[in-house]
Parts: sequence; C-alpha cells; structure tokens
Amino acid sequence: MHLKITTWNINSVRLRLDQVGRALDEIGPDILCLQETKCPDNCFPLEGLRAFGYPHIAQVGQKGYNGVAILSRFPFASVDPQAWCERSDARHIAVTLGPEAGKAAGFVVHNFYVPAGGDLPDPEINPKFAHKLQFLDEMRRWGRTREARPAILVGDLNVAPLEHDVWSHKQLLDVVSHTPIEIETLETLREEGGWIDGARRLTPEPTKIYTWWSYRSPNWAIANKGRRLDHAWLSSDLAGTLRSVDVHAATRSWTRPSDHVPVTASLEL
DNA sequence: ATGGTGGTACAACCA
Repeated sequence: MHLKITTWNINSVRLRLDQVGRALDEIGPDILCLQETKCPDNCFPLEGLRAFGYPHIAQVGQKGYNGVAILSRFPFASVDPQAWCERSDARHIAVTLGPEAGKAAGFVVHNFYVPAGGDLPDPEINPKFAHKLQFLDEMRRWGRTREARPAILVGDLNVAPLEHDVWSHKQLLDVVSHTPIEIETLETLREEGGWIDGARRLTPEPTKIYTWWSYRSPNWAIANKGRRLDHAWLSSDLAGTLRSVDVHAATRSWTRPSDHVPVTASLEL
C-alpha cells in the first residue's frame, strides 16, 4: 500500500482555496496538512475542501493568525489538537488514522506550525524569539515521552537546520530560522524523539533544498535565496518505508502564491 | 543598514 502525505503552509486557506484544489489534483496525496489557515473555525471552508475528495477534515483555527488543518481520504480514529506554551494559538493538531486506512491504521499524523520568532535572535529582548525557543523546548520534552507507534510529523517548523537548507549558511547564522540555538534545539528534539528527516534521508547535503522564498524579493526565482522551513519527519519504525520526498516548487510561480511550497512524502507500507 | 511584499481586516500586527 502506498501512502502519500503533503504539508503546505498555505498562508490563508480562504484566499487560496482554488490553489489547494489544484495542488491536490496534481499531487494526489492521501493526506494534506495545512498551516497558517488564518481562519476562525466558523469561516473554515469545510465543504469546499471536502469537494476536492477529502471528506475527513480536522482543524483548529483562530481569527487572523495561525491555524492548522488535516485533510484526509481516510477517516480518523481520533483528533487531538494540543496547546503549547500555555497559549490557545492553533499551532498543532494530530490525528490517528482509523481502520479504513489499511496498513496505515493507527498511524499518528502530527501537523505543527512553529512560531516564526520575530526578527531579533535574542530571547532577552525579543519575546517572539523566546516563545519560539520555548515552543521547541516543549516539543523536545513532549517527544521524549511520546507513545511508541508509527507516526509522521510534518509542518512549518520555521527552522532551516542544515548548512544547505539555506542559500547562504554564513549570511544567515544571525538570522532567525538558522541561528545555532534554534538548529541545536530542533536537531536535538528530532534525534531524541527518534524522528527521521525525510527529505535529507533521500537527498543528503550538499544538495540545496528550499521550501520557502520570501515575498520581499521581487526576483525570488532568479535570486533563489530560499530556506527549507517545511519538514516531513518519520518515526524510526517507518524509515524503511520512505520512497520519495518531493518539493513542489512550481506552486511558488502560481498567481498570488503562498510564500511556502508543498512538500510530499511517499511511503510504501 | 535599510527596506523590500503579502495576509488579515481596517490600525496594527504578523510573517
């Protein structure tokens, strides 16, 4: 059995509903995890998304900011949103796949939107950066006690951990998303949690991988100053099932695009 | 060193 799971920071699900449909058509995943839906629960376009062939949707939203959603061809056995840093800011939702998912039954899918962290990489003077570090630290503690079962963790983790996950390692060492403290925290939590970095398992360094290009660069494609902020991790028991990880960079050239592009992991179970 | 763009929602905040 093939299992395909896509993660995409959509930066407003209502504004880009048609783009979600197009991406689902072209990629054809079993599960799509969205971040930055930017949509309160009572405005979430449930019916529009279901019409794309994904009848099962779990989501948590809030007005204006954040928000995560999981669309699935398979029913869920359970849905578990979680609050982090004692805030109710819609940055995580998890589902457990039901028996209808066949060999993937019982798999847990975690969808995260880690805080971006503001501009200044100093937790003493920038509370947003302090929040980001606290969030990652909480993920680390959570991962240590996670139940041992097949799991997939995806999302916009807002950290580009490796040298070739950014266009210039040296120039970004002081830039939030690539500072040593964030990298250390993310890599430690990934290793302690027993997670495998899907994209890098199949495409090791020094090949560059980017999933995000800033809106602020008009010549983003030519300049190509990207970062790999979006990740697909597998629990170690799924390591042997990973067949491909694709970055759908073409969506960045669509009209009125998200600044992030979809990332798809394909598993053979 | 600065400002560059985009989304929400309508001023200011976040990315």
